[in-house]
Amino acid sequence: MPELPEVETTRRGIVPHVSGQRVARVLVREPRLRWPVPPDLGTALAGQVIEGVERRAKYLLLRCPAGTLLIHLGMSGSLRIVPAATPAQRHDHADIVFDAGHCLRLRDPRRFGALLWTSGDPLHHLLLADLGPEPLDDDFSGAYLYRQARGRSVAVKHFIMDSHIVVGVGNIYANEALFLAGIHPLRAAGQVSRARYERLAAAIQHVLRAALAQGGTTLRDFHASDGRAGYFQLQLAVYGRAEQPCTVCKRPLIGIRQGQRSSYYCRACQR
DNA sequence: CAACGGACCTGCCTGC
DNA sequence: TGCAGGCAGGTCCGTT
Repeated sequence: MPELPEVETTRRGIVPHVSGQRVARVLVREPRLRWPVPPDLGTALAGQVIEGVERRAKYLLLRCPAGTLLIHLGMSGSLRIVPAATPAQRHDHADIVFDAGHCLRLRDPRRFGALLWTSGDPLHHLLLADLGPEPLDDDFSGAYLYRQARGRSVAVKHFIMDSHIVVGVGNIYANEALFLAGIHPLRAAGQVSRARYERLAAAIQHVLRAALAQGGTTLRDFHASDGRAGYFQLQLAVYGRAEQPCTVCKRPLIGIRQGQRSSYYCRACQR
């Protein structure tokens, strides 16, 4: 599921319903997520007022006076706002219930997501401390990528999906950005020129901004936070289009397995 | 250190 | 219709 644009879309969707709200209680139906939901999460959160919702990489940070609720949606997670009395459906693992009578409900069929509590500065949390820059922030650039890639033999696609290098570039947008930049996904990261990294950084920003502008791309299970299906299919040039003609040169696109993930590219346009 | 494979899960689609 | 197999947008962790 969610790549960065979807997570940011979710953040924007829940903010008006969550910010300034006081937590009445927490209802955990299934604590076995990526990491166990802390047993004392309800104790920590009860009575807290959500002061704001931030995003770092694909983590959502719900700031409270006593600490921060960290939410990750994994591959299949989604959040929605519903009246607290709404019957839970399959895979609705947790509710953050507010005094006002509504709740923030987490659904996550594959349970790769996370619901964690941290006191202190959340940006120093183990999961967040070592993350690379946000791709849409000023400290991300082609020069930065070029510097980080010196001496690296890892494939460039793998490189840009490494959250220590840059966050928020998932499989779909990695494929799309490499196509836009004309770079072959299997090329060694250290064998890409500075000029091509400039193009790649711009391409990453372009695809993420375009997806964000459309409210997040959707393949299967992303829903807008108000519960309406958020089927804003982004125009994908290569992802999932093996055998279909390249949008530029019309030759058939190639689909391969790279690592454990699917890669798509045009052998003529990407070198 | 870097590179790689495995792990965590369920749902959906394909093909027999 | 049933069932096995493969695949799915993430990311951490252990082993070489």
